[in-house]
Amino acid sequence: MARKTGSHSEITGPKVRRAALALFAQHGFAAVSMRQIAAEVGVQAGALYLYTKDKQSLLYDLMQAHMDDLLAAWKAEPKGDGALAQLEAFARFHIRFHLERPDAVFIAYMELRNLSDENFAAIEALRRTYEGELEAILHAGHGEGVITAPDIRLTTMALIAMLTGVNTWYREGGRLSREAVADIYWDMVRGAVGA
Amino acid sequence: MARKTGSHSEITGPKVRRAALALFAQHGFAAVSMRQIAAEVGVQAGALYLYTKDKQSLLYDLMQAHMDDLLAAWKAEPKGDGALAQLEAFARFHIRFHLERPDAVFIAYMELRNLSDENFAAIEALRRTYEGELEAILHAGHGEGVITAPDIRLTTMALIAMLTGVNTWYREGGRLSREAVADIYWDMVRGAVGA
DNA sequence: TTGATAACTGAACACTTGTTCAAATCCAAC
DNA sequence: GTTGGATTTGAACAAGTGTTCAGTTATCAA
Repeated sequence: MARKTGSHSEITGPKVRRAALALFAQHGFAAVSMRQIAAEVGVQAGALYLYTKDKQSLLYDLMQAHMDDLLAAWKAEPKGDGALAQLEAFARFHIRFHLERPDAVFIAYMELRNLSDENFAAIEALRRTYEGELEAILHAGHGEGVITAPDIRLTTMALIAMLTGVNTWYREGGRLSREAVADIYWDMVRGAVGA
Repeated sequence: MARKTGSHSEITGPKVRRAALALFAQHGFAAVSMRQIAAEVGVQAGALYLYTKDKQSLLYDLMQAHMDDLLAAWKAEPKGDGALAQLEAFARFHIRFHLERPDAVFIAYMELRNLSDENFAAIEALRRTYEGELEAILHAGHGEGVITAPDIRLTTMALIAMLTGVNTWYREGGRLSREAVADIYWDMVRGAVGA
């Protein structure tokens, strides 16, 4: 036999994805060339095509991996009993998870329009699944009578926008720790749903 | 004398800005070429340079005009007495204004990274001015004792993210009218600030 | 050391990019 | 009609685009 399959590709492959993630987040998908990514990796542009079918797939794979991570992490999150405890778990989880990977979050929200139609539909489905998790909690809270929000779908969208918004202003080493931010936001979430 | 200055440019100029706004919003600044804009206007690419110094200025002018509009419209908005009334006025104004011009809003939030450093600083200053308006209301509400939010700066960011988020899901002719949406969001805003 | 194959280069392809500018066209005023 | 400036064309420029691929190099099993 020849050398073990992918003895180098196991290094270069992740490097390509990391470089693409950082560059797409900084300059935008359309503004980044394959040659820029290759330069960041330390390789010629042609070599990238050993690791991705084309530029579009590179973007899609990053977004899909991010959404898969998100859904898996939420599934593994301890949630507590009762809708209110679960809402708190969701709020804290959302902030923590998103603050930990700002580049991926940025791309997932900003580059949707650069996806092909099929790829867009796939990512959109994952996003809806995630929104559905929050919606289900709010629905349960309504049933338990601990939430008075009049429109669950709107509340879902409002809360996600509010929580994701943390990423636009939070800077590491700033005035507040992530926990302090999560505390304050949880307070606002609770107030917003009338609990 | 020759013909009146700008007898045609007064038509083509706005056409260029309208076409650029729509195309930038749909595909993103970096993904739209000057030739695409020109085609939309019904003119050759070279003619665009009678109406803009370069592509960057075209983007900047659109964003600046949008922010100027926003600040002027809020200044002209009837606000009522007391912090709570003003907060309600702000929430309703923000939703209404943003829903009326989704393309400009989209560009103003998504294309910041495509601005040159100076242009970015200028737009960022306008944005901060607008945020300052809400922050001042919350500060006043704190003084009046009608608001219990523990951190005014965070509350400002949270509310703006939540309100602007309406643009991501609202579709004309959907389940709810703009007024109904504004009613529900005002409820959530009030709850979030603890009023 | 050899031989096989994974990994990569570097050049080429056809096409698009933002921008400039001499020349053509347009049209209100005389 | 003619005039003269406003307006637009159309071609050109140099540089950059995503992608392909024959050929070169690196790496490891035998």
